[in-house]
Parts: sequence; C-alpha cells; structure tokens
Amino acid sequence: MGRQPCCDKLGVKKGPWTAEEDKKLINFILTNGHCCWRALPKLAGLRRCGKSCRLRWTNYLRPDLKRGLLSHDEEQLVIDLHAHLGNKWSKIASRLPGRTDNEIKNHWNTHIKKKLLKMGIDPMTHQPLPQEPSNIGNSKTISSNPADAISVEPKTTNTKDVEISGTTTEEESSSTVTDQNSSMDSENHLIDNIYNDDELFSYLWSDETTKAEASWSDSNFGVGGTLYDNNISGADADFPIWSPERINDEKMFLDYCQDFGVHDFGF
DNA sequence: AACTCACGCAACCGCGGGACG
DNA sequence: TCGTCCCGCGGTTGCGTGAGT
Repeated sequence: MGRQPCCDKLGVKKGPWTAEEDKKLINFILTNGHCCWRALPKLAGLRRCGKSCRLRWTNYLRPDLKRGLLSHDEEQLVIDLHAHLGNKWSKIASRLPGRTDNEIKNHWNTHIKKKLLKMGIDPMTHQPLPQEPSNIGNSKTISSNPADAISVEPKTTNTKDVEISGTTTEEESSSTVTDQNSSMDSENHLIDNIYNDDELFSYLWSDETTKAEASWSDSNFGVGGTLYDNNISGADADFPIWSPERINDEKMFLDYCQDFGVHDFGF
C-alpha cells in the first residue's frame, strides 16, 4: 500500500522555475483560479507537480507578496511571535501580510537566529544563554549597531500551551508596533528594498493586467469566484478577500495593491 | 584571473491532518 | 470506522552569488 506519490516522478520537471513556466502558472491562475493543485499543472500545460506549482505561487508569484528584506518592525514581530508560537511559520506568516512562511523561516534561520545568538539569547527558548548570565533581564535592546538593535521579551510560557486567537493581542500590539513613525520609516525602507527584478515581473505580468481585469469582472472566474477565494496558505486568515466586486476598477485595485505593499507589479 | 568558501534563498521532501466517500 | 485523496506545514537540501585570498 503506502502513500501515493503527489505526482508521478516520470516526466515531472524539478528545479528552478523558468519565466515561461511562471507566466503559464500566473496566466492559468488568473483566468481559472487554483481549483485543484493536483490537476492544475496538467490543465495549465506545465510539467510540474501540483505541489511545486502551489509552492511557486504562494512563495513567489502571488501578487500580494511584499518583496525585499523584512523591516525592523517585521523582524521584531517575528521574534515576538516566535516566542509565543515556536516554529509555527505559517501562523507567524499569517500575522505578517505579504510575507510567506518560507520567507520568514529563511529569514529566521539566516539572520534573526544569528542576531539572537550574538546577543546571548537562545533562539529556541528566547531565554538568555546560560553561559552569559550578564544578559539576563526582563527586556533588552542589545546591539553595537543601533540599526540592528532588537528588543527581546524573554519567553515565560511554554509555546505548546499558548494558543493565540486570530486577533492581535494587546500585549503583541504594545511590544511590536511601537510607534507610527517607525512604521512609516520601515515602510519607506521596505519600498526601497522592494524587489529589484522589476523587469522579470513586468514580463511575467505583462499580459495579465487585462486578463486579470477581465477575469475579476467575469462571473466565470475560478471555482470560488474570486482570485483568492479561501485557499491562500499562510496569510489568508487575516486577509480581506479579493473579489470581483472589490477590484472592478483599476484605481481600487492599485490602492489594494498598495495596501499589501505590492508597489511594482508592472500594472 | 582563478579559486575557495560562506551565505542566502528557492525549491524539494516527507509527514500530518482534514475532508470525503 | 476505515481508506483515500489532497493540501499545507516544517525541515532540509542544493544552487547561485558575492566576498575573500
């Protein structure tokens, strides 16, 4: 018996996606939605497994993704959420609109983990490392470089015991989004960092503007009737639903894009 | 210029869980 | 209740790239 493989290995392409494949995937999802990932590659004319398509879409092609490095505020939020949730990257990602679990996971492993270790904080427990007792404190900001400074709330509860509801708690609000000015700065910083392979994306989305508009105003659109019906992984819980009603004119759509930090998609 | 090494990120893999018949 | 299918998650891998020598 055993589990059926997600796709027959023969004839299924692996490895990096080409611009052509991206375009096919975008094209298909914009016109049909993603009714069934397993069937999608065949229908879209892709020699990929459905899983690979889903990953590519959710981690890279989704138009609501923010691009570029995580801002200081976002990083801080990730640390706070990780202290509460542990390695529940998808849950953490759901609190950061436009960010994917994969992106956050990578950022954690490559940047934040190191920063915390450097600061004498155990990245897993969020407690001071035993060999550096001088670091013990309730809340601290330690860094030789002010720009890198991260305040850390020592974790007092077991991650397994804490279940956070869909709404942002008071504690989180106060510990993460400290002031509007810093948010604005980070937003500007974000815009600066956002995504520099503009050419590729404007190519990928070049034909999609008109198609997308047609699709969004088309009752025939997708299974759920919306581009993001209810099945976008990660950030879906906190996201408003994209629907033809909401995005039936260009201005609204652009506003919408901006709300999610999509500043350059060739639209 | 050529080589090595370290780093960061995209993509893959395997498993768990929910939905459904 | 059980088996199957599919989706999504978390851990891991491997490749591209830039820095250092």
